Amino acid sequence: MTTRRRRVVVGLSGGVDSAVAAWMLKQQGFEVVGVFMKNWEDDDTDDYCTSREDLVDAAAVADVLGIEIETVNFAAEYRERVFAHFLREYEAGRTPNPDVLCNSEIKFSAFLDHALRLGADHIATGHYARVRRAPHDPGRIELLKATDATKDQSYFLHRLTQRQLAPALFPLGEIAKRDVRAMAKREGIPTWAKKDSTGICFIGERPFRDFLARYLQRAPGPMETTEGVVVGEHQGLAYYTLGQRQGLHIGGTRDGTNAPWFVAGKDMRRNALLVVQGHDHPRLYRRDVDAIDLHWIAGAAPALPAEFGAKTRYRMPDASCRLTGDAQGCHAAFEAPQWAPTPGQYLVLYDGEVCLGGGVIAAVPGQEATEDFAQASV
RNA sequence: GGGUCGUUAGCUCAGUUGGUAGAGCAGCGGACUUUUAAUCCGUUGGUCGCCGGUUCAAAUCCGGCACGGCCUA
Repeated sequence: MTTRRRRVVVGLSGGVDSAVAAWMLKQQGFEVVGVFMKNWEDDDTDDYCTSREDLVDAAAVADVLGIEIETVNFAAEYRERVFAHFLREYEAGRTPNPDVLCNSEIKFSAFLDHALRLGADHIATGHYARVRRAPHDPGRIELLKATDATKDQSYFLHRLTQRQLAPALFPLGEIAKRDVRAMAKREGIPTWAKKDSTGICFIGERPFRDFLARYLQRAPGPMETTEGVVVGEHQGLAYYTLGQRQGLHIGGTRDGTNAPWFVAGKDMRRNALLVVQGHDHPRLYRRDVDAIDLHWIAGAAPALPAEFGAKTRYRMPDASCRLTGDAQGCHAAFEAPQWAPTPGQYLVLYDGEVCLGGGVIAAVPGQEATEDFAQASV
């Protein structure tokens, strides 16, 4: 029997990262197959739809690398498993992070299954993250931060399971972004200078409030200060997130300072948006954060209480906290107050370089009602 | 009715001894960023309430009118 080369199916997005990941795997001797995913088709006629040119780019990359490429469409799965949840969360006044679910439900689920059907031994993406066998438990896979701390995307992968991580390869995990571009240029990969994609995965960047307004009804109401003074009108609580500054349209007020205004809370019952003045207003900080719907990459919760690093939003620096709790939920007591932790966002926990998992930030005390607000003595 | 203060960019205000206006916020654009934000950089706005007078020259001085706030018969 001849041992066939190990086959890896790479998600080719049309960007630089996945292209270089594919190139590296080919260099390492894998049989590489590229798959381009199209998971959003609500507005194919819009200007915002970059899917078409991304596919063209992905095909060009495959051509240069000399690999096969096929296209798959998981738009139905995306809508059911990611977007529906996304809208439900916004309707409830929370701020979801669809890309976390996009990984656990699409890239490492629908896409993974598809790859396995193609006979893949592995799947790979252009994520900046690392996986390894646990040093003292080789049967377990650990997710680690990327070496390039400025690009680390482990936050988005924290909901993956052992089964999902086992076949995963992240070739870029130990490479700096600038080196990725340098390699791409050297190898003649046509997208070497293409701007990094941002915005919601597969949907892209767009005027966010307008986008939401296509799915969520406007529901105007008052913007109030902590004293209950109305200083403006909001378009619907769903359109705002805690810590938001832009789009409030609050200019100078008679008794205010010259500082900008920020969203500090939502009162769903009264349909009122609570706003405070000044980036460092004490009402924007929270030392304690509760999270529910926990997921642990190891498959089980670590021994608690324990000291961990945690992020309350993507790209925030790790902040040390003491974690307590059980299977239902956890409580993070931070050493230093965190700025605008927001319900719906993920609390992702780290033990040094190891991403342990995380949970969804639950309602934050003092951010739901004016009464609580006035009485809170922070 | 009398007195008084005020009326300057979308909002809140600053404008020195008269020489054709500024700051913060908002807005807009960009950078950063595979969520949402934040942050950083840049930037558009004004016939200075209206009419008339003094002056070489008025947002700034004088008079009148309009509107608003306060005080008082």
